[in-house]
Amino acid sequence: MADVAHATGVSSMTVSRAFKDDASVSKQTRDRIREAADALGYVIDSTASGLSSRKTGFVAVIIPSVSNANFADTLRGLTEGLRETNLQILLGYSDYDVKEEERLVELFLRRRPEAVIVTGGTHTDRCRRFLVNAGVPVVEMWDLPHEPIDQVIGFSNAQAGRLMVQHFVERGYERIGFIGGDTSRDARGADRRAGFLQALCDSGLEATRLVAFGTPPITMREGARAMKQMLSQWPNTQAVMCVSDLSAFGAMTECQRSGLRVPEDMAIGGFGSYDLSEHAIPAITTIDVGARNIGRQAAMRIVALLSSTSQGNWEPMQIEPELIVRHSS
Amino acid sequence: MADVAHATGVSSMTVSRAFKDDASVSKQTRDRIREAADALGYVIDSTASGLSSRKTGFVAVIIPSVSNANFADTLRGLTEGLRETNLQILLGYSDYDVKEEERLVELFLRRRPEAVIVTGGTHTDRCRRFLVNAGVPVVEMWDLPHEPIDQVIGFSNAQAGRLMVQHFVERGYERIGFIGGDTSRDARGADRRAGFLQALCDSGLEATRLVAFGTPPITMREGARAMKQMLSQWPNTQAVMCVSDLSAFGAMTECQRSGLRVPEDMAIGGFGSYDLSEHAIPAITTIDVGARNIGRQAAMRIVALLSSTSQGNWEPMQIEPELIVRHSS
DNA sequence: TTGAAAGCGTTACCAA
DNA sequence: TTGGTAACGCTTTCAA
Repeated sequence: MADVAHATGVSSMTVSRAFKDDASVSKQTRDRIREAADALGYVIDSTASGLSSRKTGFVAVIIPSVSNANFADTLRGLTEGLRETNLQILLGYSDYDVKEEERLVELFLRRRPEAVIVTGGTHTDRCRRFLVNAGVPVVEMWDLPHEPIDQVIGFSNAQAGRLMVQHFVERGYERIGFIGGDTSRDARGADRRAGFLQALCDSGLEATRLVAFGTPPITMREGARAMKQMLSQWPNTQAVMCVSDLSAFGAMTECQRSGLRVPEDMAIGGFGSYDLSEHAIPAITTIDVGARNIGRQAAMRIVALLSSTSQGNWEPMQIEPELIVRHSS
Repeated sequence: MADVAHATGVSSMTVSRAFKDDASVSKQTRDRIREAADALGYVIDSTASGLSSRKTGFVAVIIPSVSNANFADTLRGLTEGLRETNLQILLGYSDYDVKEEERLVELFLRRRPEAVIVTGGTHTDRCRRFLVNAGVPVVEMWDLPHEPIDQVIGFSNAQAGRLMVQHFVERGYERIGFIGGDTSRDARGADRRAGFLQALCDSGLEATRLVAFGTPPITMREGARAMKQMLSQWPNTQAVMCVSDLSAFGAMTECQRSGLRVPEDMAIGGFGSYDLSEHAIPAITTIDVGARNIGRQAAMRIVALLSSTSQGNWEPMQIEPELIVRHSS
């Protein structure tokens, strides 16, 4: 920076200002400075400016997985929402593991982010302590935690399970099953299952047809194998909700390989509103939670919190899951 | 840090060392320091340490999209490869836009990353200048650029196109088409198409059945619409290569809706070895480039370059695309 | 609109 | 194994 200042015949202070959009520098000097910088190949050092100004421009974001279209959409919404600000995303994925989440939170906090966004409301104790003491806004998304740390942009996963049961019941199905992964790791999947079970009970239906197969997030293959198990254990099942559209697609292909017609012999519902479920034949009934919108809302709230002087108490934003009925059910 | 030093009765220098793994501090003092830090809620500030040590621990990574399973896999490979190092990924996605890539590179360079990884060999002039002058290792992956900036971990997209043609020809197909997006933005897709065309010419076959539909990356829907167009324009087409598995799946569903049997009436090939193409019915013939491995290799090379004293000239690493034959062709 | 001086929180370097 | 001192490259603050 001193070099650029020298080359332009101004002080380094002026150079610094020339790189801040709002600062008061005459347009003429600013242009001269920028030119000189380009010629010298000078790029401003955010490490130093961050240290000095105590604003790193980072927003730490932790999602369970990037290989999941839903979280990828949320990330897209976040990126869009932060686009016009000078905030940059520091992304990590936890592989659906709270211990890994803790590791990432600790790592990211060292970078002094101006906000932290995590997925879900389930954390290790140590992680929660980190987040509480972070001293910056924290957003928990994709869930409605009982004891929120700070901000919440989410929906009820149990409600998603209930919605699908309600739909099946309206269609007249009575022997209804659920396919998901081993329940320990994926708290949101477990919530969907819990809502599913409760809704069955509320409807006075038998709630025993549960297949848990594979480590969350379960794949198409695991969905297929789970359906195989469902069919052998409870052959007269009429409808199955799957914890995600991917497993629903796998389950459907298994039915088709077994010569079952969907939905005549077996109705199928998924979750997540993937492109796939729209284009599969038959198209798969699913639940849309507006993943991209969740990201956008989280970004908007962060921006609002960081700019407003009044750090007023914001209410949790509750998003309504929406059932999308398609031919598979 | 001064607080922690005070609380422990040592100098801040010792506290600093207690947080570096290799440093020489007696185990006893280190434990005391860590304890005190935990109690005080102290988290080390990488911004300051980065400034002082000139090591930020960042690796800037730019991929076209996170919503693409292939790049998500590469990212996974990168993460795995950097896991045991103290390097952190600074991720950006360019939306298949070189101008956006330029913006990201400039932004990221301010963070003083220790290495930069970009996707493909096509950049704006200004972006290329940034990368050349970055003063850190640069990896171009997913392609074999004619004039590499520095390191290369990639494969020939043209070769991927040729492989599929070769396979179709062996199967006895003669009227072969290609479905992709508008060619301007996706250089790698365009390369695959170029290889496809060249292979057709080499085999003495007509190379006119080309449908370009939608902005890359094209979706299932666009694949379906492109197939519709293909069928109306060249109804006697026997086989179609699609620029990706997603579009291949869309194209296949279009055939099925039109009452065509796959592969008897229309053979289909994709690219990318998505889970989907394995589980679709029929399963889709595709090309695997080992996306995750590309990431892992890129990570390994970065680590090697950053640790070795001999910054010797490394050869481009050329990966061989592999044809995976399935029932759709 | 510009400049000078004093940090920001850490580590490199040298000394004990 | 530990401590003191001087940066690291910027921005804040105050003054002109």
